[in-house]
Amino acid sequence: MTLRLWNTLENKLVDLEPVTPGEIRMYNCGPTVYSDPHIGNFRSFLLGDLLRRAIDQRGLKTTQVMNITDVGHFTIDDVADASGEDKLEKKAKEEGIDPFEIARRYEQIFHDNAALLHLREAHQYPRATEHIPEMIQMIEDLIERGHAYPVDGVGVYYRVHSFEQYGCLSGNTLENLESGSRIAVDERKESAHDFALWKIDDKHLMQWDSPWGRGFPGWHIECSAMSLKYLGGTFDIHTGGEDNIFPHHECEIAQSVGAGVGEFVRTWVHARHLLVDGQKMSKSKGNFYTINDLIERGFSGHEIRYSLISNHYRQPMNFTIEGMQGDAKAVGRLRALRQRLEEAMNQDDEGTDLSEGLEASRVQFDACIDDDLNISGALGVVHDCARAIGRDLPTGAAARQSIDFLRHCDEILAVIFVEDSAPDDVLTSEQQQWMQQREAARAARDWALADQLRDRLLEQGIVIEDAEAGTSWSRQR
RNA sequence: GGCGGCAUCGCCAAGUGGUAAGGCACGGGUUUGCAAAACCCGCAUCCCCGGUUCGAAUCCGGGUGCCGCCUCCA
Repeated sequence: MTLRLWNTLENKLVDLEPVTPGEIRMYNCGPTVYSDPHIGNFRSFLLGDLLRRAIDQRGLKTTQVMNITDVGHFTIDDVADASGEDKLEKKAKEEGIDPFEIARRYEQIFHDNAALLHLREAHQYPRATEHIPEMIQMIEDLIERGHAYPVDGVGVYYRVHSFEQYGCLSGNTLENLESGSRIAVDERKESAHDFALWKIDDKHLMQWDSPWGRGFPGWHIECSAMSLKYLGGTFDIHTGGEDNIFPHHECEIAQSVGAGVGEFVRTWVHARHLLVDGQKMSKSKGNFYTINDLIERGFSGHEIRYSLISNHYRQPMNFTIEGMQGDAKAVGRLRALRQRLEEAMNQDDEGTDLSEGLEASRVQFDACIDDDLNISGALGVVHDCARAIGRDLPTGAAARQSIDFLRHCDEILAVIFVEDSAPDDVLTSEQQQWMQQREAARAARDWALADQLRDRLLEQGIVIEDAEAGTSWSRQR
């Protein structure tokens, strides 16, 4: 009856036991807002959403925080060999506008996409650029405690050798790192593995004053500073993509614990990467689908959501359009059942009582969710149950009971009862004419003409369906 | 070299000692003017070898193969 999650820190399944009874505080590593978020980003954000929904459903108070990374970031080696360019700035130069403007624009796209995929809104979306003082404060604390040191004209580095637990999350202990090191050492750093907390660079477009000179914060410090501010020193869950385990989250631990916040995060949960057509997808390779790409292909928000959550978050997922089509069909059947039930609900009650079977399914469903968010298993329960319901469609009260069951499942899944705010899609006037002509032909029982018009529409990617309620169309995909 | 993960039907995938969920595709059927949609029926012994056990996809040992991370990356 308790939610169990795979904790990267302990490398095992752990029961979720709130730091503060009855309350869960969760931090989700959010978007870097310098380009369109892609489906891989959203797989990770959806992990946060599934957790949020599961915790909400279990009656715990949730506080969910997702950061907006609106500072671009050099790597320290990029700085060292001068080959790097901040991505946000590169984009700003390319598009000839202010980097803050770009960041706001992509932040809006992120929020729009999140709404499209029916993510519940987090309680806070703190922006890195609006928390520079908090970061500076934490860096000062780290220097004071001997965990960091400034280098004149360069910035501030974290002294990894001062932090014994370094490597506790990723297994990349200093010993392990040094044995396989391939990093060129910057002689201004005490150790090759020291990472930047503050960087000084007068060419950088986004800059702030600091005790060490005008510059910008290192990549990892924002999450330490903002999680402390909004969730407190010790909190329950921190999520992100698997690539964040090292260095990002490892460094966060070093920073937060080093700054004296205490235990920091109890449970670290990481989503595995998503492949597209069997290949690793990355921003630099450009082989990625954004949410908008899939919308343009005719898929709707709930279908994309279904597809992205239907694979376990700790399994690598191979995204393909064929798979997406299959998933769209599967979720479509659930929605069709919902519609049939909503109609049957108002019909006369036949006196059947499905409560026992539905309750058993509900218990199974909940057990799957509790078991490290086993959505695939949970979907199995739903489909199984849906087939049983659809076989002999109940009416009246029994239909309502069935709907209640589906609603319960959909509190987590959010694919059956959600309504997509799809952009208006209209047929051309010619296509509309064909539709009308076909209706007339059908009324006149001129099947040959009707079929001919249907084929013509299909050639243009319009699929026609005749139902009792009337004829509808959709785009082929 | 270091750290970690995975291998179940054509494809996706659940399953953690008791005799293989579910989805897609496919085949057959009900329905339909014909289609579509919906519904019904059918469809696998779990990478290899050895071991533990009354019993293993599930545990142990050894192979083989695949993948991720090791300072851009969800």
